[in-house]
Amino acid sequence: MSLNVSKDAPKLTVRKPASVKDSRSSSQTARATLALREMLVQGQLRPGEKIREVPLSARLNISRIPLHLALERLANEGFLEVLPKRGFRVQRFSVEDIYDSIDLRGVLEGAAARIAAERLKDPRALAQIEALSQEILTLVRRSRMTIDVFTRYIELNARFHNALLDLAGNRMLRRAIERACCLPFASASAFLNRQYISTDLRELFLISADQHCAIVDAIANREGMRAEAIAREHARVARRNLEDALRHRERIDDLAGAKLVNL
Amino acid sequence: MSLNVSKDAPKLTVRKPASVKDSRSSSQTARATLALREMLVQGQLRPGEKIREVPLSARLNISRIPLHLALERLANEGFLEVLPKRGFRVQRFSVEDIYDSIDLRGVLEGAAARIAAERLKDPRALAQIEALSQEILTLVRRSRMTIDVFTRYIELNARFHNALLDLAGNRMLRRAIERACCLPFASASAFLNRQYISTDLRELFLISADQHCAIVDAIANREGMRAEAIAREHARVARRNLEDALRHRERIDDLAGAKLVNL
DNA sequence: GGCTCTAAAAATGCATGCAATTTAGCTTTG
DNA sequence: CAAAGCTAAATTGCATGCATTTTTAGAGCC
Repeated sequence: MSLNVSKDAPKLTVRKPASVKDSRSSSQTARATLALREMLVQGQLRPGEKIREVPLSARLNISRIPLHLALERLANEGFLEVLPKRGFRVQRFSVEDIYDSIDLRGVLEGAAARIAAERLKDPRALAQIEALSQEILTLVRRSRMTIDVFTRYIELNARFHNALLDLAGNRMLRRAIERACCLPFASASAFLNRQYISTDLRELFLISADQHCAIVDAIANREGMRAEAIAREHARVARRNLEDALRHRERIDDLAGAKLVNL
Repeated sequence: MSLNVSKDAPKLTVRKPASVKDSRSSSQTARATLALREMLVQGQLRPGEKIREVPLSARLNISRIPLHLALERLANEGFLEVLPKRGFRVQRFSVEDIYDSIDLRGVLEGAAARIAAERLKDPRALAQIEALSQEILTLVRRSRMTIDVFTRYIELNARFHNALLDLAGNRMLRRAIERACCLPFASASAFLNRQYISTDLRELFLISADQHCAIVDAIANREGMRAEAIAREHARVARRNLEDALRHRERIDDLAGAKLVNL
């Protein structure tokens, strides 16, 4: 990541600052949002820290308007706290908050699974999610656990959860899950550390894949309560990952969002 | 709060437009947000309509920056859709979306009740919510249902739900519920029409109040599953209200958020 | 008539600079 | 020495205006 070295640039009405044209496409706001999210996750903006817009806009080489819009978005995602007439502050999170996030995701995905089961009309609608769960199962059954397998798992897992939401066909629920998963430690693949791929991890993936299949089976049989219960339990895999991560404090900084948490 | 009467004020360029000084307090952005929310609920901005910032800012007598910030907020609340480089559009909702919102609130409040039951340490923590549920019960048992009783019920009901969230002690869940209830038809008192206070309504309030008591009882006995089940059912009271409202199409426009929905 | 292309019009993105508010550093006062 | 003022610096709020992008309208073409 290259810091954009400011070439001072004393412009009167010159429109495009030099540093802008090199970052291709999108908008200043979008770029600022990405950059800030990165800074937050990497701990360059620390919990409880007050955001000062002028220095920050200078650092990011953008003006205060798109910066402010980006901050507003990050506040909505939960990264920042809004102080009514005083700007923004980096949100503080506790380990409890992480457990609560995992719980919340479990509740919501449980609801998605139940609703999917209740609303299933045509079993053919299950084709996609069935294919996904089978693909995941095949993947994790391979004896060797490599970084590619790991990456592929994350990808397929995300698609599985998305397919589940499609089946539930509930916009409001989708919105709620998206919001809940904004924070990096709330997402399904949080606390999976690609730096430490172990046989334990393979075990966890197998269990997870089996739960996927069970959820699909429950939906296929219209067993709403069962689908809900399994999906809730499935979210708790993240809890195990977290506990595992907390036992290895020396590795913890590699994990998603660890810098956001006061340990 | 006194208007800023300039005691020396060496203003070169006249800053404040005449129309601004009369709306007292807060910020332009906050005022714009309130005004727009009102316009949306009243149907002055219709579902699917594209927001044009320049005319709208002229209409609200504010500049485009605070207007844009307000629009961003309303998009986050779910009222507007963001079109990446094309501004905002008023969100369309279907009756299905309303049912789904009610369901979602049920799921989340169910989770809150369960967690409250699971986490209860000291029964004395129940004092507040017990007092509230009793007060509600006393209120709705009165034979006459007046507009004041109605208003008071709404108020106490909101406090009951807030107390429940306090008991759950889960920031993430609170956040999720607040988000889910941003939309007017998702809140607990949606589809209660103060213009048509009937004996049916009193019945509904009695049932509702009984459910409150049952939730508190379940929490007191650490019956997490029971608390969850009742709280979910409790949310479905709103569903009945909605069905009732849909049977009286002529009254529907008086209801919260009806103008947001394509019927 | 429908389609593509082009130019004008409209709309959003955002850089800049000023005003009002908040904060911080002193000074004064009890 | 702490609390209360007071002033200056820092900081956010936002009004303005220009550049870029998107939309629209019309002309030409198939």
